[in-house]
Amino acid sequence: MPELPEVETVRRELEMLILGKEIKQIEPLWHRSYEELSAQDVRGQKIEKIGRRGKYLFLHLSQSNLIIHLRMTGQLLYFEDADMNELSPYVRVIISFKDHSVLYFHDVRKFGRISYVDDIAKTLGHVGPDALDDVVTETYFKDCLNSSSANIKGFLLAQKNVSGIGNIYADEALFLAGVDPRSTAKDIPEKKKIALYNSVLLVLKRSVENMGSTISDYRDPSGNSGQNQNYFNVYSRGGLECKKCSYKIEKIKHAGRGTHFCPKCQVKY
DNA sequence: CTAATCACCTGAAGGC
DNA sequence: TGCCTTCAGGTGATTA
Repeated sequence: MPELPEVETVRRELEMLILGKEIKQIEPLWHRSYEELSAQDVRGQKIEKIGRRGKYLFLHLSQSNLIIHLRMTGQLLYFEDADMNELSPYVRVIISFKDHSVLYFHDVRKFGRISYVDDIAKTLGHVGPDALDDVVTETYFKDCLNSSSANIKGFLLAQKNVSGIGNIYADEALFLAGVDPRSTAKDIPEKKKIALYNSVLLVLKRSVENMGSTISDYRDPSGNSGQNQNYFNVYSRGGLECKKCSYKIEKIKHAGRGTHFCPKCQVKY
């Protein structure tokens, strides 16, 4: 479900809701949703900082860390007062705090995961820099494209060069840049590589401003939906008219995912 | 190295 | 109403 803008929205919300709180306990209700890789006792540790890289969320604790990935349907839902009677059957992990407030890890499809670790870098070594991080410059982005013979959609979905882009924003960025998703990364003309770099940043930043996109499951920790779905140009618009040229938006299966694009506005290289 | 397929899970939606 | 298939904001392992 969530890509960079949704995870960033969750991060900001959590900063307001749980920063500084002391953890009372963590209860996994589904064994695969919680992975304990640190020997430190989590009880009594405080949430000192909340970070993010790509679609990974970090709760930096006094001595260790929680790495959270929401995958497709994961939600972190905050409640001021824990009330077990209203516990949804999809709550997989309960993080409760000393002040009786609680954070539920709610995840219908059970793909998401919370990992309790000592060292974040050790677990996330394979994940590239965040798309909105300063290290992802135009030059960095172009260099990555130039050394890749993969198709551009697959390139954007892979998290190793730049992280945080998922299926929605890959399609939206390619549309804005006028690049066909089936193009070979290194073969995209120089000017179009720059256009794509700018488009990626634009769609991500705009969505952060709109508190993310809600298709069906996404909610922030207070239960609010995002608003960015109202600004899609191609995603989920297969068969409808292109907003730029009125040609019919195509939906195909590519790079293993539903892929939306305008055959007229987007050029294949 | 790239690409395709499956695996992990559940629920919603569409076809018949 | 019910059954069956397909699809869904993701990623990792495995196999060509």
